[in-house]
Amino acid sequence: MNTINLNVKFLLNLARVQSIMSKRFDRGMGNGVGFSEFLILFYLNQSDSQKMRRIDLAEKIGMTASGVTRMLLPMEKIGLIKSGSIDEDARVRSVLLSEGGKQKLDEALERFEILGEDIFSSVKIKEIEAASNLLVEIGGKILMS
Amino acid sequence: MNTINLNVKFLLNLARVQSIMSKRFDRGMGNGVGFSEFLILFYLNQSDSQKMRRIDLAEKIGMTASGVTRMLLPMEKIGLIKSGSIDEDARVRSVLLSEGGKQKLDEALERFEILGEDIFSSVKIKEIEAASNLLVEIGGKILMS
DNA sequence: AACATATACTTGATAGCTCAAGCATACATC
DNA sequence: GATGTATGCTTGAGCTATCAAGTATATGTT
Repeated sequence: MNTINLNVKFLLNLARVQSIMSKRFDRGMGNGVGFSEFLILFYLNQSDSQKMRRIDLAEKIGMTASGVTRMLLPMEKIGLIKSGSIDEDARVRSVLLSEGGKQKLDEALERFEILGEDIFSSVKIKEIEAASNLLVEIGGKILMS
Repeated sequence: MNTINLNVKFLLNLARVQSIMSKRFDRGMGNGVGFSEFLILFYLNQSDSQKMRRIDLAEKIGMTASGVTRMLLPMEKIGLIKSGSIDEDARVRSVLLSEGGKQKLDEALERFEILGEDIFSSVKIKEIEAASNLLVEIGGKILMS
């Protein structure tokens, strides 16, 4: 990489690792959920009422509202989520994590954790923590702009 | 994120930041090259003869051979790269960085560096370096499997 | 109250990739 | 040297997400 700017180098590494990671995720998860579906289930579960507006979900997982609409259709069909409405605003169609979705998420999380241990087996916890914090810092910065 | 496994957390942050980054890249680069095109030009330039086999290029940028084939077609049309063959093996169609491509890369790199400075302005160099090294380490580990 | 503007979502068209299959060449083995 | 298998690349079909435009509701302005 000789004279390449450090920042650029970091961003290139980021892209590379992420590309490798998501492929490995899809392979490792087998016939279960895809990465985007996993993200939806995950963030839904994180929210206190397990219920979110489509647009907030989109922002969380880094996708357009349109993308979320298309993802949710089949997910609702197979009973992973349910759609509803909220009282305060008739424009929003809320997304609710259903029982099936919760189960699927638990399965996926379990396999995901094994995958993680596998990948990080020889990396020090402190290092991962530091890198993770850096990512959050960068992510926040970018989001604000 | 309460009780979520640290590794999982890292991988989620990775995905999020990468998604934000590539969008920001495409926005910031304006009507210039897209991210994948940039990667092609960049890695071509990095190779000593500025010439690579399509398949090595594919592996570098984390894409299938098929994807590379489709990307290169328009890039050759507008004079960013040239296709050739190598003496040792008649199956390969080599990719050569052309003058136009080199110019485009220089422009993109310049803008990319500014983007990088903007994003990392308040992050310590040591931290970036550490995170970057961690990414390389993970990337290598994954590639071997 | 009327109107302009913003927000939440959906939908048609399309971009950018993958996967599976195919073709051509290379390499290994018998 | 014929035959089987691996490699490099391309191509058709299909998937996933985007963008631009459209609909419905909300909010702010006069």
